[in-house]
Amino acid sequence: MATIADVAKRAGLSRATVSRVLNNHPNVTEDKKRLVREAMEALNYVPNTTAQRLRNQKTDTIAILVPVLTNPFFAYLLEAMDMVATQNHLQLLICQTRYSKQKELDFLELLRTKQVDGLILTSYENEWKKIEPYAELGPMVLCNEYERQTKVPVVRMDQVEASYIGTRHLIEQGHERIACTNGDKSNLGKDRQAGYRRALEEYDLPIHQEWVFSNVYDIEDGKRTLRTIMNMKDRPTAVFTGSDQVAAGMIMAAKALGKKVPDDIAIIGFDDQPIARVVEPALTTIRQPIEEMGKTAMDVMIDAIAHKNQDSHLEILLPFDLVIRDSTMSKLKSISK
Amino acid sequence: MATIADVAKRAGLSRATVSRVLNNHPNVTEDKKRLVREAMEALNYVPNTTAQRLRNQKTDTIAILVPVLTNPFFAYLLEAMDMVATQNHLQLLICQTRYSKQKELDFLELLRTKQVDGLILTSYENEWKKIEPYAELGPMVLCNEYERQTKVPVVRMDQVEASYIGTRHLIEQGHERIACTNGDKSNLGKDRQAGYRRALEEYDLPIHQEWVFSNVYDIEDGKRTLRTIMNMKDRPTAVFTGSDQVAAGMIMAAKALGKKVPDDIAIIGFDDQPIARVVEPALTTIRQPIEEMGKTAMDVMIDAIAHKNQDSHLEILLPFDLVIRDSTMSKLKSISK
DNA sequence: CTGAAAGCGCTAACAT
DNA sequence: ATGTTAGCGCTTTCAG
Repeated sequence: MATIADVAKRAGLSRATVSRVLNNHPNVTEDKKRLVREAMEALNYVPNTTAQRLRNQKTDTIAILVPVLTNPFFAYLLEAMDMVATQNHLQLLICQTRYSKQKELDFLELLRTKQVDGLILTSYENEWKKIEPYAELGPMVLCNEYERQTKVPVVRMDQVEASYIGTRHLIEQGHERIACTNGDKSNLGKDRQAGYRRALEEYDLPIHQEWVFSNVYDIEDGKRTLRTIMNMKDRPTAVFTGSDQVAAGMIMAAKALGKKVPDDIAIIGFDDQPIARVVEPALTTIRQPIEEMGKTAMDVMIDAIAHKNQDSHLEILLPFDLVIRDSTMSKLKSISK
Repeated sequence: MATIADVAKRAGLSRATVSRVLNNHPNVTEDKKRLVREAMEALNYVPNTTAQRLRNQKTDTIAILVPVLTNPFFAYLLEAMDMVATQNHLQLLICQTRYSKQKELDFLELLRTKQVDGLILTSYENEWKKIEPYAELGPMVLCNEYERQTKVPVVRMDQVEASYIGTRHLIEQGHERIACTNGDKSNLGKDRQAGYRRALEEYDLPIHQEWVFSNVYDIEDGKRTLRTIMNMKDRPTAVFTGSDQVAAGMIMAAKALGKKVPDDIAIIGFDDQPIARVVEPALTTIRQPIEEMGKTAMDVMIDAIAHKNQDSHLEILLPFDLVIRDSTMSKLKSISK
């Protein structure tokens, strides 16, 4: 491969001058510029990115940590971030932690080894106090998942409020016995439960501890949990799930048991993923502002890289929507409206 | 940040020695090793990856070009590649072309600018003759999408055979009037049509040109196409689609029209994506060996990087499965079996 | 406006 | 076994 020295020699100029035209420095005569351009053309020259990075002490690359790519929520979030990144000539290094604490820590090291200029966390496995120190090594932004007591900027949706609204919707449909499924014990999970509880308390409805299911993540978990619910003697008539996947699994399992949704059991999802429109009945769900969240997080990151001095705790809360479809509204009721 | 020089100074040794322990060279006494380790610890030292890359002339990074992350097919393919890459201490640079010729060419430049050690294409937009020259700049592997006349190694599924088997399955269910939907005009698309035609020809069934639909990609396209089909006076009784998304859209549209699948119209998908099990009736489909394809492609790449001299055209054909579910088998028929 | 030279952080001959 | 030194390819003072 041709290097800058080759170009310089062929153009009969110094490497410095070649570098100047490469970086559009003002002080180069048109004549020399042309000479350099011709030489570059002739040699098929392209600057070596690694060398530029070493010299410039920056990589124009942002690491994004996600648990898995195959979860559509994260795929769409990445897509949004990618739009903004591309526009700003930034590369994304997409890092899958696969829910592993160790892999997460390994990826955080990217900041220390100077492989990336910044890092966005969309979810995390380790305790926050293990993660926070890495923020000293370079700009870090939290997107989606969050932490309250921190100086790291946060872009997220109000999960408590969203879950409150979702649960209230079930109550407004006349349900008084409402179950709840949850993924992990992250702040997101806790918030969703908090919103669920707030709604029940507000309407003086009982919270049955055995109606709160944890570690419920995917379609299979949803199927299993629905069967458990259906086997209870004292059983709920509605479920607030923390995930469209889980809700979809529940609908499938309910059908297999010959139960009607929403008449035998109403189900509400979370995220508004494509699957929500595909299942039958279509899912009522909380639409997360994924695109806006991803774009905003990247904007904040770009800002952080520019004025590296940002210090005070920035928190951006994005609005959500309750999308009402058929899994909570019986056909009869909708018609009677 | 501490550099290797800082460590050397603190340990009272030379940078060379520090570098040696860093790279586990044999010729270092335990004593000095310990000294170096202590110094590294004390200074919180981590080698600068960019500097190593410049010096070693390799990046341990592979670029993977995909159209979009939000298509589950590519998300799962990436997941599989990531497994193998991680095990081999390779990073993946995931590049979304968004179906843009220009972005694709920009990403191919990664090979020239030495930002990656190799590049895997899972799909491509430009004419092959525009892409092939980049293979001179570094190892390149084709995975999924392919090209016949090339020295670039290929890992793929036999699309002609898969489509033939899928279409034959419809014929075996008694269908004689079979439509076909297709995405683009890539080799994949052409192959799928070829398989469809082969099956019809073999059974002496007519191919109606108006039953072959092109540019049909997603759920919405599927819905639209199904409505078109249902409006035909002379209409097919089965559809071979090139995509589970399209097939799912068709099922949804059929239901909305009050039509029964498979009795009014049988539908077969392609890929066996999660959506295939979620729609009702569940989709009969062609299961692509995504995981194996991704892993194998990465293996081939790792091989290509190791023995850089590989020359002859390698083509690996992976087996597929016909997964029979309910969208092609009427309940009556299955029972009568 | 242009060039010489130092150096980003690391590794690998080569020498001792 | 360890150190010295010369780069990898690029950018940027500093001189001229």
